[in-house]
Amino acid sequence: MTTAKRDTYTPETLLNVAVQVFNERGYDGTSMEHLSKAAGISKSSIYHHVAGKEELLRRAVSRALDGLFGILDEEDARVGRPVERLEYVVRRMVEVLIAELPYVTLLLRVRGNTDTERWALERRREFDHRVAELLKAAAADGDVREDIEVRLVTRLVFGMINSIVEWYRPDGRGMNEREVADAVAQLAFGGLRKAGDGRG
Amino acid sequence: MTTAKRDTYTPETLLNVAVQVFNERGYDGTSMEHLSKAAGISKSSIYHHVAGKEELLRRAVSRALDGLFGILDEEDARVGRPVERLEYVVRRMVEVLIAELPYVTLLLRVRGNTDTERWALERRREFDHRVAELLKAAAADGDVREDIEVRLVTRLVFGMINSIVEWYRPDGRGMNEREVADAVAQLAFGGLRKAGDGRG
DNA sequence: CCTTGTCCCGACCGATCGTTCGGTTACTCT
DNA sequence: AGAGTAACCGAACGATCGGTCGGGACAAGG
Repeated sequence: MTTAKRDTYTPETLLNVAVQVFNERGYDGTSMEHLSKAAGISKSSIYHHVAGKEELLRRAVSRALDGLFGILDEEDARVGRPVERLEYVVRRMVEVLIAELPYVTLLLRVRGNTDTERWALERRREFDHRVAELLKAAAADGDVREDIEVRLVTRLVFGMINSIVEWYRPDGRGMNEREVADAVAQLAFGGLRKAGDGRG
Repeated sequence: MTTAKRDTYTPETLLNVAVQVFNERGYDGTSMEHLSKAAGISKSSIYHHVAGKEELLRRAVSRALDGLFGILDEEDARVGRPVERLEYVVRRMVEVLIAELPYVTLLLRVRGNTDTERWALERRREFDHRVAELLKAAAADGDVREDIEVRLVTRLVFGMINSIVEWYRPDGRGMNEREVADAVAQLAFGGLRKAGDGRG
């Protein structure tokens, strides 16, 4: 049977190790030698599981993008007043970002040197655009302040959310996903709302 | 005379080119060959002006750090109510970040693979800490909301400011430094202030 | 037992890495 | 004109890069 498996590496478990090293040293700064040391197997053995270095990157950013785009398919992100859909998306972005922290971290650091990286950047722009449209709709309803450009506000809020990957560490006694999401929503919408009570 | 100069490269003009390439390809993703092509001189000629690749990085992040720490020495950042000093620092951070855009961009992307990078990370943490203390003092005065942890708010606001390097481009008909600084201050403090009018 | 296929390894590939070196050009100063 | 030197170059260095190759260890199925 092919279903019986040993405790050896699979493409997925290997990916976990690779993504961690990528985030520590940067993708370009990580050699296959680094990966083999971290995984505890020889360099050539890695190629038994994956096609190469770039495939590991592609698998990682795909996972991050799937998580983010999945938010837009959820019901609360599709129906209701734009401003409420927007707040839901913001909160879910924080949750997904934390749930898939190493993968999203890697996605947000991609530069565009290879085809895989350029594809990842394009999909990121697409996601940003979808959220920006939501904000624009909320502005058209008069539910968010309009004295700052929609484009600019989107970028700043995205910057706030995405910065989470730079400091959040899931070490036992830390904030959970919900608490961070609440804080982000309160800070963002407390400043965003035209006349609000500071509560989401 | 040594003051008479030709139109050849100096360590500074070479730095301009190098920082631009570093930001496009990433520091690790940039080879000396890339730099020589971008600068229009041979690879070996670069070593006539600078000691090596890492010195270019050190010069770049030093310039960024000097700009940021310089803010804390300005009078408006040293005297007055903490909340007002904080807002001044936030505005000036945006201005410095834009004025020294490529250098700060590079600083914010440093990973920690070399001694120079680790030194840069340490100085960044020091700067963040200084600003966090300012926020803490403003919170002690009751001038900013206290329902969110000071540490968390600091990180989120830093994330918002630092994200500017990811999208701001000084192409002619864009926003100027002041406009961006206003927007950031309004968005941040509109959410930060306990009972404000949304105006800095 | 022997085959089959998974998993892994050391050795090695050509290419590229950051850096060094000896030497040439071209400008400045006397 | 001649000396001095800043700026530059091609060629090459050892090291490391991502990736390949042939084969060995080991478990499962016959």
